[in-house]
Amino acid sequence: MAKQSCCHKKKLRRGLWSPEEDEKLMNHIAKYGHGCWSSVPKLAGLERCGKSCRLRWINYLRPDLKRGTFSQEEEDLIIHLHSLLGNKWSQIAAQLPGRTDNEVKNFWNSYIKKRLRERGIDPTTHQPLAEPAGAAACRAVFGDVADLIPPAAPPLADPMPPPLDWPIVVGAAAPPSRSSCYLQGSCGGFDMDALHQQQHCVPAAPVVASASSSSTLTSMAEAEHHCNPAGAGGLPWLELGANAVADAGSHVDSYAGALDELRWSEYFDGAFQAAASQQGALQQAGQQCVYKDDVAVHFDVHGLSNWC
DNA sequence: AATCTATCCAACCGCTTTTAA
DNA sequence: GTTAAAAGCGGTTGGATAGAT
Repeated sequence: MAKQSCCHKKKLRRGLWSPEEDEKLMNHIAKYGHGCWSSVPKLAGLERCGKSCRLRWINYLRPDLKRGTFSQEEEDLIIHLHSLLGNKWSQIAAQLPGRTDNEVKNFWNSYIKKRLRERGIDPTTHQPLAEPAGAAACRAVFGDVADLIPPAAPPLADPMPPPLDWPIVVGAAAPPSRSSCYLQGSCGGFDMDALHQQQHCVPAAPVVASASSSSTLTSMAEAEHHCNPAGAGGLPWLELGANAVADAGSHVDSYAGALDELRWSEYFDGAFQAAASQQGALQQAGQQCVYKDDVAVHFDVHGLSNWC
């Protein structure tokens, strides 16, 4: 017999959220923050499991969500990032302010996949579905960027580069030391040198991650931190994810700690705006950057317009 | 008008990772 | 070092809706 979910065990409500439930959750988080998600339903007076509350908040109620249709630029960015990262939806969504991993995943599965297939591109491998017609289709679709696909592409039996389970970092400059085979040329069947050239790889200002998927307070710390150039001076880049703050430095640790003391209402009033304005400025500059291991992959968002 | 089909997307499920005790 | 709980993540499901027949 299949294992039952926590909601089943506790006979909690499931399915779509009512407006009343949304309001309860919103009010609770606005007043107290979410703290421990497992205690949220009880404190907020909801007959839901904590997991369900967390998901509802992240995917629907969060005030910094953009919603609405994806722009062409966002679509191009998703395709590009997917070619680099695979189905790492949370990492892809982190580069798209106001978008959630669920939203990006749904958009990919319902729209982009189909569109790529129509144009002769395998959405999994980002390679032409067949040669030579596929290559022609690819060129027609991608324009000059199609040159990135090596002429002697590996057979479809093993068409993908090595698994991409590397941590994504946003920031300005690649830290030294370790490097990735995949990002250093053609060993993975993908010419990253060409990609770097295509993407006008230049040092970029630090990029503030969206609040999606990662700890909102961590994002707050990052947002606030980036808004303070003096404080950011010693930190040319910051890592996303659970260990981000610790890795970035002790002063960020203390900053995040202090932010824990903030009331949620202050967060609403200030941090989202700060993050949004910072992200907006960087987007205006058109610069984005992801990391595999310690290697930066910079790319010009505007330059992706020919990607698909 | 009724029914069928396709599409979209919110929510769930279950696994993995992280954190705390 | 071990264990349990919490959080995070990606895959999948199912209900709502629109369009076609």
